[in-house]
Amino acid sequence: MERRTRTAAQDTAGRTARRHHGNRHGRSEEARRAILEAADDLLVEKGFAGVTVEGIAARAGVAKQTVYRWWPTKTDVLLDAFLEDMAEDLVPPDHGDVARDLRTYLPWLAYMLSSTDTGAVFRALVAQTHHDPAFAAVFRERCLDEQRRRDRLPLERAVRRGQLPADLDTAAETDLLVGPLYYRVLVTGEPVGREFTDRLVDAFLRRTGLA
Amino acid sequence: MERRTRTAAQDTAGRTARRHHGNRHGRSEEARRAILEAADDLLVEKGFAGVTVEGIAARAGVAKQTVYRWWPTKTDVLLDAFLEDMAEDLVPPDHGDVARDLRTYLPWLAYMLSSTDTGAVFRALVAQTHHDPAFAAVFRERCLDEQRRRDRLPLERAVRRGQLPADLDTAAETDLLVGPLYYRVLVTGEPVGREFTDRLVDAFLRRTGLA
Amino acid sequence: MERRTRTAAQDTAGRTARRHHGNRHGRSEEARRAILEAADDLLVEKGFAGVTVEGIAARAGVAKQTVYRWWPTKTDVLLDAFLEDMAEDLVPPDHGDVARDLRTYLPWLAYMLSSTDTGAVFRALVAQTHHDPAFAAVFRERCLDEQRRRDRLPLERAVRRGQLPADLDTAAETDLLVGPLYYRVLVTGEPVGREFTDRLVDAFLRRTGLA
Amino acid sequence: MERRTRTAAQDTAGRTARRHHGNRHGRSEEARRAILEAADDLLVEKGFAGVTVEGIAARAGVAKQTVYRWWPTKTDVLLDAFLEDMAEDLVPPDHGDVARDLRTYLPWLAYMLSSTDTGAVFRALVAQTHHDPAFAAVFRERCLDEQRRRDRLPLERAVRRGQLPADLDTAAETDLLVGPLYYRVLVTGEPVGREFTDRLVDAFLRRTGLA
DNA sequence: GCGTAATCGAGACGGTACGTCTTGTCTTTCC
DNA sequence: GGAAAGACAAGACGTACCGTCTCGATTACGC
Repeated sequence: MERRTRTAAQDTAGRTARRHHGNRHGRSEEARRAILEAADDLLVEKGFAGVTVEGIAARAGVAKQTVYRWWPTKTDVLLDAFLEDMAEDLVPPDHGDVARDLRTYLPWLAYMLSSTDTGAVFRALVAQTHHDPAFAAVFRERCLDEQRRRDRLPLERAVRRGQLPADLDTAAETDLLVGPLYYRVLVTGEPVGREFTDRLVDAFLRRTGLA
Repeated sequence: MERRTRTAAQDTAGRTARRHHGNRHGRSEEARRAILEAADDLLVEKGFAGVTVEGIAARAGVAKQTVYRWWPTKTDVLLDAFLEDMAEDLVPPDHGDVARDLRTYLPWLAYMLSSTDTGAVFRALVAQTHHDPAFAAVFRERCLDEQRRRDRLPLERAVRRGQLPADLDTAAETDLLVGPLYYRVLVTGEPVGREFTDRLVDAFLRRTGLA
Repeated sequence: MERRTRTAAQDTAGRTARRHHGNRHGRSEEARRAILEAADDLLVEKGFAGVTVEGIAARAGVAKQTVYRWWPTKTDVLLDAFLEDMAEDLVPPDHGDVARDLRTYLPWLAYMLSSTDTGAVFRALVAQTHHDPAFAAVFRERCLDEQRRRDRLPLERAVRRGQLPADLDTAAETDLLVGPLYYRVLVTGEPVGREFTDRLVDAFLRRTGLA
Repeated sequence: MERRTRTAAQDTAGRTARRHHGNRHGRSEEARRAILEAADDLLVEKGFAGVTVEGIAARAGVAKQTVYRWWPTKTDVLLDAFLEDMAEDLVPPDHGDVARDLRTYLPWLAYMLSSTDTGAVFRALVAQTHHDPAFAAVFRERCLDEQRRRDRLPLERAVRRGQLPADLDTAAETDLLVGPLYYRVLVTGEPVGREFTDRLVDAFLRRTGLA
């Protein structure tokens, strides 16, 4: 979880490493970070069921009330924890060629989703959307829509470049490209190898006349 | 939940409506059915979080221990409830033509998964696999594998018929066909309309040379 | 049970009748009293078997956990409930004459033990010592020893007054005096009348040369 | 528990060591003995709370129903178990002299009640009378009255012999003699030594003019 | 010697209470 | 006014026994 300690508030002079016990000028950044780290540490260690507000507070060395003050549920904590990592980690590359972009990005996406801590949090959050419709809306707005926008980038850039026809339904085509990948990762649990992502890309290239 | 009351023990003469209290040679079918019905009634009414063993037992008019005697967790109850409905409901048709089969089955599958009580239970179970690895294995073995086998049927029958090449990787091709559909239903929550399933079928037919 | 409501926190100004929901520095006096009252109300109404932690909590309008937080078992609740009443109720009188003290105290003791709510709790607790050795130790230390000390008071005061020889084994003699009384109340259940307590006192006076 | 195996039905010929499975006319002596033994074995091993009908049946290798068929509660099982031992074990001796009888019997009674398995069962049963008034009546009728009758024997025999006045209230005097002993064993738990029983006897002899 | 009737084992059943756990709220005290 | 501490009401968890019941096997007696 060091990825977040990098962004820790260096406190304008390093002097404030000492314990914070509340003040009248805003919330404790220290507490915020500790909570987010505790949350996904717990997720990785003990699974979703092992994440409890009680446990997060205990591990973060924080009062339960401090968690409840800023997040309505443990799932929202996990969402915040995830959002800090996602944006930087799941960006498709831009080589100026849609085929190359896809052949690079799809395996990377599969790896991220299935084999990293970030992916574990993502899978847990997607799962939670099925158990809690209210969270589903929040999750889609704050996380999933952005991810889908990123997933569409290779195609949209290719359209702008003229590599693909201007009237291509990039949203639908993207779903055809990444859908089977998400399906394997999130539903069947089957491993997604190079040959599978290549098959996805090949099918796409063939039906758009690029191969 | 009437779909199960249909299969209620007809009692060889109607005389055996009398209460069963357990005996040496097997469990109470009455209790079993009441529990399964109570479980998915609760799921539909109050969502996954609203399903509790306590609630199931209370609604089924059954002792908690009777639930625990036969199912380790509430999720396993839901799985059994689901399995009773799934097999009969999610069978692809066989018109002797792969294109027609797919154009019939895919919209039906999308409808079942997204808009029926059976689908609600399925989505909850898939979600639960991400929160409980032990259940994931059970779910895949007892439910998902069978569903995937059914999903592959149209393609496999076409291969047998000679409509498709014998060396077609039906498993992978099926994932390309149904993956985007499951993705929309289970991840993005976006509606799956006719135009989307048609796009899936068209892409498949074109890449296999059938159109 | 009003004997305890009398001692209710007078709230330094009457303003604190408002509901207490716990805080950092100490437990809820309101909850404590409600639990003790509920416990011996239940004992009197339904007998020892009818006293359950569940029932105590329900009647006291308190969460089960609040009972378990402060008392390990229901028996310890009853013990605390009893201790609040015992001290004031079971004190032998001091008329400056051992004969008169005993003729007053023994019937009173017999009445208290056999015919009052306080006595019912006492009998239940003594009984419980035989079913639970750990409780037996606690009971003796926190309750019985004190009671025996009180029972010895008339004799000890007489010794101090010079009415009885200084080398009298007051502990053993007290057991001879009250033992038959407790025996009838706690073992045989036979009523203890005036003629029986008088016989006890007469026997004592004769063997100590006071009559 | 061998004391009971001695009285085991010798099977009219020794041939019936084979398993009994019930018959029309009468119960299984084998089951009856196994249940009684299991009950007081459990009491001695795990205390009263550790005695459950379930546990008795399991240890006796018997169906729960077989216990319930013949005894309404576990306490009644223990009572029966106790009655088989009591009569023979707690009989006061008859030396033709009340002083000698008492000096022999009282220490023996104290020992039996406080230090043997039989005594443990007795104490548990007395305790149970305070938790269950219905059982109290049964216990008094079937056990306690008989024990008190035995306790009175030395005095009654002395009256018959002319050693004690004919108008002596043997019942009350017996309570004065044994009451303190039961009190120590059943209430205070204090050990009852020779000096204490001697004090009891001395007091009795003095007040009846025998010493 | 055959049916009948009571007993036996086994164990599932509807329940109650257990003691533990987590949730989300509230209160107090310190900074 | 934020934070730590932690008591509180609520209620589900999974377990242990309760006492009832049904079942099929076993066995002694009486026709």
